[in-house]
Amino acid sequence: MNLDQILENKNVKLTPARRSILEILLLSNKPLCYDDIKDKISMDKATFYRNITKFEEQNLINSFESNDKKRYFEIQKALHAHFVCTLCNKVECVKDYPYFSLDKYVIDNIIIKGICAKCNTANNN
Amino acid sequence: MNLDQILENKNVKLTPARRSILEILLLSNKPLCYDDIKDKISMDKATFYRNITKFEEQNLINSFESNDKKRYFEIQKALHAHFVCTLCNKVECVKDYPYFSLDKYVIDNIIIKGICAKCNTANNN
DNA sequence: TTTTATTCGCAACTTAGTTGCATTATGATT
DNA sequence: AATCATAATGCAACTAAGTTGCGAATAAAA
Repeated sequence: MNLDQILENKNVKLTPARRSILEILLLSNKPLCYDDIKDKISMDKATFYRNITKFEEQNLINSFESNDKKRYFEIQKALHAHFVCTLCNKVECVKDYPYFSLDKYVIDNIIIKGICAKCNTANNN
Repeated sequence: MNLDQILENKNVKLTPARRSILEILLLSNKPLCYDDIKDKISMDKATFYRNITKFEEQNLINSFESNDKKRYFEIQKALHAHFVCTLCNKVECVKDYPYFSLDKYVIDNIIIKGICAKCNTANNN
């Protein structure tokens, strides 16, 4: 998946700022927040969030609030679940979540909260 | 389920402030945020959140950040999923989610984001 | 009753995210 | 290519949920 494919039929001009946000999200294997990428871009946070809003309007990305009160963003791919650790706040993708639907509802994202494998085994020493 | 049962073996003194928070959560059929209950209690928000922290330490309640940047609280019952609507921000419990586990992970809460039945049918007029 | 610990309320603070506004870049029109 | 309109950007000020410091009040222990 590349940027041209992603932006096909979307009403978003690909400015340099937008390109850099999308490229970083595209290369990541997990959702990222502003803090995660602010050092990799030279962009005011107002610009960042305004572009994020634009992306969400066009369904290019989706997002969720994590445990650390930050919003995490990800390129909109096939629906999959995310795990958020309540101890270390790490966010990761869960590949093998069973298919699930709710009649009349639209499901955009699934967030599972708990204790990740690393923290869990560390605690059981 | 009543308060005495809930507080059994928990290291929390049941002050009047704590009783009123827990009673409101107990009567609710969905998670509530501070805004939802602040009018029903006469309590400073610092006291509210400090007691909430205490409850969470004792695993009396669990919580999650919703779409509207507010934390929602609920008495800790059997694990079940929650639906959060990205349009109207309504939070509700999902009764019939499939059982799911992740090896070495502890799952405390599941949050499903999307468009609720009401908003979805309203949009399709 | 005095001492000690816990809880509470107020006010000040923190911080992720938002908004107003002036500036710059884009791009269409003549 | 000069002019005008529109969209994007950066800065600074703002917003609001939640947190923290601290003194007052309440409760429990000595």
